[in-house]
Amino acid sequence: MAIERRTTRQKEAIKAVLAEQEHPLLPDEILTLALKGVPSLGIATVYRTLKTLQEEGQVCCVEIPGQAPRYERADKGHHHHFHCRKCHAVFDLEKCVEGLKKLVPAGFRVTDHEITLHGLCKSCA
Amino acid sequence: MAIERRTTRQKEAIKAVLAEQEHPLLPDEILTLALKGVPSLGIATVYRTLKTLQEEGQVCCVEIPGQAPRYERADKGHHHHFHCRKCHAVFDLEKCVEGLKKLVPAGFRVTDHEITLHGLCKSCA
DNA sequence: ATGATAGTGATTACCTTTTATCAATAGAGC
DNA sequence: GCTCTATTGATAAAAGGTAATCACTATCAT
Repeated sequence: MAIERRTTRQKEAIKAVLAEQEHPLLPDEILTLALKGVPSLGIATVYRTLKTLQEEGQVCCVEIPGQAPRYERADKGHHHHFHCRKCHAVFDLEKCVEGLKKLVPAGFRVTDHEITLHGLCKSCA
Repeated sequence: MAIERRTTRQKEAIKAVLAEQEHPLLPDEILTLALKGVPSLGIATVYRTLKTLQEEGQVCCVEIPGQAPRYERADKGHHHHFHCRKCHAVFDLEKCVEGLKKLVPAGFRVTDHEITLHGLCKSCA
């Protein structure tokens, strides 16, 4: 049988952090923010919960080249990210671009893509 | 004074490998290929040489999200990459797309960008 | 309220990639 | 050929991120 899932303060706190943040977070950032709700929270629980939430489809992983994986809510729809070269914050972008599939040679099949813009964010520019 | 640079069989072999390959390579792949020219070559020398070549501007680093850094010649001009989800090979793409700078909110400055397409390559499709 | 057990937290272990170490090797000017 | 020393190669070990361990805690059906 499938394992029983319990509602815990830890998991709720982590979900709350991801719900209120509009940009992807590092596990360590999630820990810091969620500690305000659950002061005893440990990093192991953050990793475990992120894994569970990913399997449940509630959270997805955002990989910026050269950076550790970040996590964000899965209900935001297709979008890409901006990475600030100075403060290393990552922001969500609104739209996507056209014509990506035309870039590949014949015979290749594109299933998905990632676009990462780098530069200076509003605060750092 | 600047340190004296010597021409070594190792460095030449690594440069030759990068010269003849049309797609970015992992350090370990470079080692395997360069061993044909210099059988005594060690992985430490590959990392050292890649670092030197990067500083000299001859080689650049290609980062695919979730993958270890790959390296390719720096003289290929602006392009992006296709990553096969099955065999994990990485291919160079010819062109870029328009309208990327329009994706960011006002106040943000874009300096560069990366586009990675994922899917199945010609052999795996 | 109680008991079975899923979940937690501190820590250790792990894994992969990359760098440091250091004695030995081998370019390059004389 | 002979030095001088940049470079090498085998190895150890760091670094960074993530997972395993295990005794303890807390959830939830009864």
